[in-house]
Amino acid sequence: MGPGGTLCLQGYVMVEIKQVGVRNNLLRLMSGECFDALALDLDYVELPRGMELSKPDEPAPYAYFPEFGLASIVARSPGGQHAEIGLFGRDGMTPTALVLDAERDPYSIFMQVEGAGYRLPAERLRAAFEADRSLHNLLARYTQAVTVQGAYTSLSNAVHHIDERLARWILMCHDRTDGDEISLTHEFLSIMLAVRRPSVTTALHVLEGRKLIYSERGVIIVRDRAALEKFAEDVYGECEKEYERLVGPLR
Amino acid sequence: MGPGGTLCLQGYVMVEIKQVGVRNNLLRLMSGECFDALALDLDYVELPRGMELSKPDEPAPYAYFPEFGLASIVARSPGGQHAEIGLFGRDGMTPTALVLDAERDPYSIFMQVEGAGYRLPAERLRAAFEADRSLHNLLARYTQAVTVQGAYTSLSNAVHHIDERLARWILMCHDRTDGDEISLTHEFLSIMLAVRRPSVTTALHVLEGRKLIYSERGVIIVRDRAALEKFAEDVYGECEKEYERLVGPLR
DNA sequence: ACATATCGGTACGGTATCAGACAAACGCGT
DNA sequence: ACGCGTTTGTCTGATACCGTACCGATATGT
Repeated sequence: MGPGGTLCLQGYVMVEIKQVGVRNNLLRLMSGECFDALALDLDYVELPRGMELSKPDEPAPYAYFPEFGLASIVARSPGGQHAEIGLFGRDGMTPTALVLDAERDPYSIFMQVEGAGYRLPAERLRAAFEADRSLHNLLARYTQAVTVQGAYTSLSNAVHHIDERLARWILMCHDRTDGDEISLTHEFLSIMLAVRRPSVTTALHVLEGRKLIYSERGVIIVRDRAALEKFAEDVYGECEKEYERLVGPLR
Repeated sequence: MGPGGTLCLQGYVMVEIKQVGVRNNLLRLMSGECFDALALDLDYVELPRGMELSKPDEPAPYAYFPEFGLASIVARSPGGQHAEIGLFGRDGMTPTALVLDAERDPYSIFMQVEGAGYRLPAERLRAAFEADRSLHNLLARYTQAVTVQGAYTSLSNAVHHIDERLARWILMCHDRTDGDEISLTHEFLSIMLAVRRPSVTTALHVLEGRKLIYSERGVIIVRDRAALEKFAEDVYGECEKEYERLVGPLR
């Protein structure tokens, strides 16, 4: 029997967790010894839509490493305005504030597409990377990747049109999920992009008219990924390159 | 003679650098031993307007800790669009990529308001924080502060009007400089805010009409800081709070 | 003082997006 | 099959901002 911790699903089943069977990039990329040490405290948990992985200005009790599903990082203004500044799934983890010795951050981080993943007590993770520089460096490089994602979101919010931003967003989701279907309402998308809901509807029509996607009630289906990338030329790609340089293959 | 390194100005004058005489927040906040060790390699250099402290996708040879002046962090899209994602002066340093084990980042970081500051070889800084966790943690918390600044810039770009964003930007400059005057052309501001140059002109007129600032050729003068903060209510303040929590007093 | 470059103010038409309302379509439970 | 809540499509008018152009005002150098 190789090394590995236990997996507790709904408190009943207990099986070994093997690093090779894991989908989360960060868990896969850490050293075997490091993984084995963490695995003792890793729990596999469901991550239903809307679940808050981290609340604004509160220290997160757990760190999460999604295996499936998508989480959004959203900033809010005092007056209640909000915008998504980042997005992650099995490519990432939360909270990066932990990595930066910040305890907490002002964002709301919640599941946007339901999934599941590994969780462990935040203090446990901190102890692990304080004892292992290579783990800390891996998480730090991921933190840089998220920061760069936020920077390009910022640029995009400032200068690009809604349909391009929507295309970028669909591509980012597609990178982090398995099939070509993404289940989301226009309402939800409008919050992510910080635009009106009807603006999402018309932007989706543009993409659909160009045969880049299919759009159905509650679902967006990627139809022609290459063409979608072409459409989003100026708005998609930079931070993905940066992720691949810093962490590893994204898809 | 107390501890401290040497200061080389234009290669002629050599004097001791004392931590208590330093303005840069990060240099002041690190431990005395840590400062003394770094001081051996710190050079005081002029930072003229336009000087690039870090070029996109190139490892920066030096780390800079400004004492005076302001630097901008700007992201560019492949098509040449650009937007400022952050701003620092004596409150910060560059490059934060170093702190995150990333070697380089995709931003252009350059002086916007001329000044001066301390510089030391990037590798020297890396060695220092690898040997001293408290230094690493300080720089990491600053990195978090910069990231949060970028996040709120992103939110702001998405949802706020130009005059509010301009007010925010003036406040951020004011926080980081000494008097009430900020020397900048409309052209330059338009690049920072990612808007047309005439939009800056009219936005300045709005702020001037409300008696929040004076605007003259090449200069903006803060006239009523409190009222300016009031005007920028929803757009200014969050990331400043975060900086003060993570690092220390900003002004 | 004059030429020259830079900077700032203004104007015009065009358009992306907003705010709000309403109606059609869909899907689920009974 | 029916009813109802959710989701999506569409409309109308308003507006913030854009692209571009042009001209006046201010600095700079000789």
